[in-house]
Amino acid sequence: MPHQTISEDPEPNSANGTSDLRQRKRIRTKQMVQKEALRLFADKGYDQTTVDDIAHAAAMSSRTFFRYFPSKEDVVLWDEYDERPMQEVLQIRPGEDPLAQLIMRVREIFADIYQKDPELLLTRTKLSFTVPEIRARFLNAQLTLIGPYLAQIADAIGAPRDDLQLPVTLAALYSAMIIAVERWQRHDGREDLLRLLDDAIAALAASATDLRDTVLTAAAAGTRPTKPKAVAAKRKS
Amino acid sequence: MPHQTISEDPEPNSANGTSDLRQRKRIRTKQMVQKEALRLFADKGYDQTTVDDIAHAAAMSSRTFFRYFPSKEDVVLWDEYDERPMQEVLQIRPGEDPLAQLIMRVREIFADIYQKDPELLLTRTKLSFTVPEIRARFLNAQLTLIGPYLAQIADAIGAPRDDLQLPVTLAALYSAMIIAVERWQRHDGREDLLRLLDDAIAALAASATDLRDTVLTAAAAGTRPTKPKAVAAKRKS
DNA sequence: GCCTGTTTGTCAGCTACTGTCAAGATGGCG
DNA sequence: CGCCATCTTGACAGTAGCTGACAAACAGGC
Repeated sequence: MPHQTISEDPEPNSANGTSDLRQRKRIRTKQMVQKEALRLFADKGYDQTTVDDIAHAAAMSSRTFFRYFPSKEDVVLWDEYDERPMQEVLQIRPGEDPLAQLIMRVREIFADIYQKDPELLLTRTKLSFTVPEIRARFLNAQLTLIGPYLAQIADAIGAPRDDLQLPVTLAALYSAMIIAVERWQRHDGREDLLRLLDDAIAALAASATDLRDTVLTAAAAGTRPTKPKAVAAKRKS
Repeated sequence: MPHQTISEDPEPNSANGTSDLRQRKRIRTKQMVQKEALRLFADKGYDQTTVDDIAHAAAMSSRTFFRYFPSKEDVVLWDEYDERPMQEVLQIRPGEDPLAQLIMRVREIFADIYQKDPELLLTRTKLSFTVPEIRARFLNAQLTLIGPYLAQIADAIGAPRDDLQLPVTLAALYSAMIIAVERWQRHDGREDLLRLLDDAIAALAASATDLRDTVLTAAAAGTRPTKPKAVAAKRKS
């Protein structure tokens, strides 16, 4: 796993020295910096805003800025949820349909962030789809989330290690949600986010038959016209 | 659409002055630079290799390097296919199942690149999944490809403009293929790439029923517990 | 009111990347 | 063969993102 959602503090820092009070203060500072940054981005555009600008607006040195956010991009991507440990966020209960749980959980998270500050979510999301570098990191972060879920769910339902079905399903689910969020953002948040989410997932479920037909068609159309042998993988040193 | 797959030459440059000979020479230079770069990456690692190193190995100034590749990342991502205009690459014929055509086309492209130089594809792919920045750009490029296809297919089958079904299906297809390629790379190319591709798509088609059940479960579990109103979208200026 | 650990600013430095401009290579054409 | 127009290249200077190191300011607990 290359890296988690967003950042990763250098020190484990959990039951560690950092007091709970200091932690919350840190979060409040982050929120304030983010707010200033987003204001500047809206004013002058992302590229035209330098980190120095942001730091200045937030009344700190740029060096300090980087102590809060590992990169300029992260100012947009960051979220309260990135603060909590991953396990807490995506706890899958055994027994019940894990996929359904996942969907519900994602809905809850979106609903929560949305409800705390709709405009904030919209601004961040627009930037996440608009600015190429951020878009790339955003998609990466989303799709990388599949990894951790995967392990949990695989354990829960006892899927084999090398199964393709589960990762493919999760990836499909995630991309459906990404499509929904993209549309929400493109319509300036005028449509209901949760409704779009549900619709996208429903659309995915509905496209099942199409896909089955298509796979058959493709197979009939002469699957495996070329048969390359696997790479020799001649690494020894 | 933020940007195309990889780069974008400043000038239209199609039936333009640049002679066909110069164009091919340019491509050969790119291939040579890429080769040198990949060699260095394998030696010292991506981060430890500076652009100056690459330029030096390729017997050019770093300024010239950037005339060939817009960024260091692009050295890994670049491909002959990025050289041809998009239309040529993904021509969808009307009538036949467009999804099936798409699948076949992607298979062909992979097969082509693979067959020309298996090791090269494997090296590039490994870096594309391993180095965070490249991974992000890679996923972004892949998922962004959906856009152009989408328009074409929508026209071909006469899908409505605001349809969710088609984009969601395409995204699912693409992510299935990404999963397949990821697995191929993780196994050092020891498995057959095209076979993995087919398997992943088959797995996607097979997950249809799961998804349908899950959607029902999720819906029953109390879809829409919160009902946020759409954002006011109060932009006027 | 001191003592310890955290937070901050300054400074110096690296790397990716860009604009500019003049010098050099190239290819077409007479 | 040689010249001109055009494309390509290198040198130079500069910007922005980001990092390490260190010392000063700033907590909070006793």
